[in-house]
Amino acid sequence: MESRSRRSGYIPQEIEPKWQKVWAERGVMKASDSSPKPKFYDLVMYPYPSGDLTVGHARNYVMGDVLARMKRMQGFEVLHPFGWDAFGLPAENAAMKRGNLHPETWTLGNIEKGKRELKMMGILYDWDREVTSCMPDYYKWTEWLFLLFYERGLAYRAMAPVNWCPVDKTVLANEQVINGRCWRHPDVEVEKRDLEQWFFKITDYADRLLDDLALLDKWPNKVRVMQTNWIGRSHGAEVDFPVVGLDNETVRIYTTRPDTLFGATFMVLAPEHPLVERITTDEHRARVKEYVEKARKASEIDRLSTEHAKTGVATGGFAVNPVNGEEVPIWVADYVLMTYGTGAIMAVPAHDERDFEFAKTYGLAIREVIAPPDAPQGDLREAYVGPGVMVNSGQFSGLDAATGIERVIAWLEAQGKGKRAVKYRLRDWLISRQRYWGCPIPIVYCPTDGIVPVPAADLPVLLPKEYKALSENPSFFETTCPKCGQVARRETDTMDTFIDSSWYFLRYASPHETTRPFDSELANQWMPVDQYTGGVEHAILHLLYSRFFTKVLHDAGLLAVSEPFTRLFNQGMVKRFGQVMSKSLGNGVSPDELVAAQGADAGRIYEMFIGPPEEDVEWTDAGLNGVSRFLQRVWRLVIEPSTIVVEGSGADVAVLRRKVAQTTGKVTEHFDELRFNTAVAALMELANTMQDHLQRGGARDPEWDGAVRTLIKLLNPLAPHVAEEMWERIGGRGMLADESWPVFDPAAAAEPKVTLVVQVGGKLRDRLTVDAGLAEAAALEAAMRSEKVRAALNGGAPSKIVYVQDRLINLVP
RNA sequence: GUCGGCGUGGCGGAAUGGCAGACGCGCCAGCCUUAGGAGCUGGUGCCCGAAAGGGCGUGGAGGUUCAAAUCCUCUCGCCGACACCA
Repeated sequence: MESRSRRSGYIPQEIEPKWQKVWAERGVMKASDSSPKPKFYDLVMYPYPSGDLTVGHARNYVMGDVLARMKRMQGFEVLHPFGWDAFGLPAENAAMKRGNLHPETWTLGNIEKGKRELKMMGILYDWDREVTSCMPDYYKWTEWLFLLFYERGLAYRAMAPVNWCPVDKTVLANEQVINGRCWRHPDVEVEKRDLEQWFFKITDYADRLLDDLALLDKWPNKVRVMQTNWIGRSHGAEVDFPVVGLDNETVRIYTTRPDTLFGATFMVLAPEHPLVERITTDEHRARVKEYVEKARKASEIDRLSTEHAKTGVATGGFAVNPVNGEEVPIWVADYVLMTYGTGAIMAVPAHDERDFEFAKTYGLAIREVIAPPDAPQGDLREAYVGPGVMVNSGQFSGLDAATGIERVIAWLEAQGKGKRAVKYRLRDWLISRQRYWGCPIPIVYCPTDGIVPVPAADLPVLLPKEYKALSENPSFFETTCPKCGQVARRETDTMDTFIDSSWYFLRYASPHETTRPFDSELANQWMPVDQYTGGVEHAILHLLYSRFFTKVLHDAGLLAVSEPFTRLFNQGMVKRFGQVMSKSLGNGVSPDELVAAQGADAGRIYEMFIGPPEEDVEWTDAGLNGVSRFLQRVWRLVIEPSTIVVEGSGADVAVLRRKVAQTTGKVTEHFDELRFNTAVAALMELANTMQDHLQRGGARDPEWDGAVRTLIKLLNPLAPHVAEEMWERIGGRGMLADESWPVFDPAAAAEPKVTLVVQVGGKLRDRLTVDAGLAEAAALEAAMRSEKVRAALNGGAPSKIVYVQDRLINLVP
């Protein structure tokens, strides 16, 4: 990055602060709640205020700003708000590193810094609507929403295995466990403990979250696939296997392949399965106990190791296969998870890879019950999981496996031995965090009344000013029961910060509302978000949770929409020297550096031109110089046309007029499709044409001024400071931001002459300049006049002619 | 392992069935300049050729089509997500 004097009069450092001040004073991006215009809600994911804003992070904010500025000029009432995901761990880390620094001080300081940097990039927001999730006027309503979920039966308390640091004697959030070790004690392994935790019942919404993905046709397919996989709905059956020797005791399993029931040669229980103890026989008890204890203690380190060989142990117990009465041994193995399905499986080694591996390891029976279409049965070298015909399956033998699934389920249901079942990979959302810097959970534990929600009128439960674990702060947790007035204890866990971010986009509709989280009427007016821009790292968590919240609020009658984000876009990251730009890595370019060197406008255009918006891109100073040159050139064209040498004559106003119209169409379309890189390219082409026009002596053409005005307007969303300045200098009235966006005129853009490509047998042989809209017969005649074409045809006549008007004619010999 | 995505000049990339390489960077030549990391003009996919011209060309191999970077099949390479979910 360097700074140097310019020959032209374009000095961004002088004009940029000037216009930023004007926009702020005139409230250019203020959204009106009572506008007759159509609305456009343009949202970028609100960031964590890390104090590390680089021009890399600014890229998606520039995208949002470009769209907001164009939509505004197009006559939309644009809502373009900003806020801060201000609760969270890094604030506590920073506070801890810096001794006496309070997380709030650090957070609010970073917010001020970030705001200044966004403003100096020329990015406009309606700052009157700013939300900050760590402020009581915001988190009061996060607490309120918790109570709403609680009332609706969607918040519950349950035992859950959590991460426990034996040195700190505290629970750790998943994010605080690094490679199975405590983040503060890299030599201490985290233990598993069962503790009471709060959950949100997102699984109640699994079907709707999955099915409604089909409505999100303007979301990247990738994100929809990821959410589909995350929810992981599967269809199958639960089947009861009576335990031999234990009256009325059955092991219930879940399977997606009821058609392979006859191939079940053993069963496997998860180590945590409640029946393990009763099923285990005395002679196996010691070994089972040892295995179960080892499995339960298995640290994250072991869990993370991929491809570890399957282990397990026999219980000595047997169960009866309900379809054929066969007795099969029951094993315990940690490859079966207590948290999915019923925590128990029937093992069909012939047709399941995991069961196959286990059977091979322990020498268990393998029986084929699905015959592959064109392959012989016999010694299986691996599990066969493909389609086929049922064999060795009693009355079901001969059925196609797909049909068999349905028939077996019907039979099980008729016999009362099983039933159809749907399972999900999605688990309920554990929202308790043992952290100070988060939103308090508004619950009181009373010795008499048990779990008592804090009455809405008593909200917010304020986070104490003193930075100290809530569970060690009696002035916080000592309270009285809202019901009976007895001494009681407050919940000392705080909420996962993903809850804060699951509804912030609704708060923007009525950020100063004091009686409820948001004004439903205003929320309904602005929602859904028309364009949501943010990183793909939130493809699952934030976006799934926000969809969940929206559906709950819809069901509660507070919100008309049931999906929050109409169109989603995931921008790529900006790298420098091969790594993602960041202050801590030392490869970041700060907005201050950028503005001092080439100006915010050059930086903005560069970030849009650097590559496709969804791709990761590499920042280079040379590339930045290129767009800086482009702006210098535009400046000279508009402000100092006399500095451009006139070398000739023959400027064609028709060419200029068409180019202006074509560029208007391209830029508008590309902005709408967020294809900023090609929009910039189109503007560069227009500038090139205009420069050519000047050099041919066209400066006094009546078309020239119109071309200049259109160029400035089309450039405005990308480089608003220089655009405003040029607009003012050419005598434009008022602010450019208040001007209307140029309208595409297809007739004006139409070329009267086109290049017709002539192919012979699909190979390019000549190019002809012809009138647009030429009929096939005339085109053929013109093509046949070409010597090159005649030579390629070898004097013969074409046997077939393919004519695409205004594009090509293909003569097939 | 499963699922998804991507492979185009020296580089970033354009073109989504119809002129491959728009636009920019870099590079080469020239002009201008006291000077150039400024500006302007022209050139710049590869190969053969002095040129005219010709041939080849979108990771590789096949296929569909009058026509393929684009659609299909296989394959190689890179990247991402989930990773024992029965």
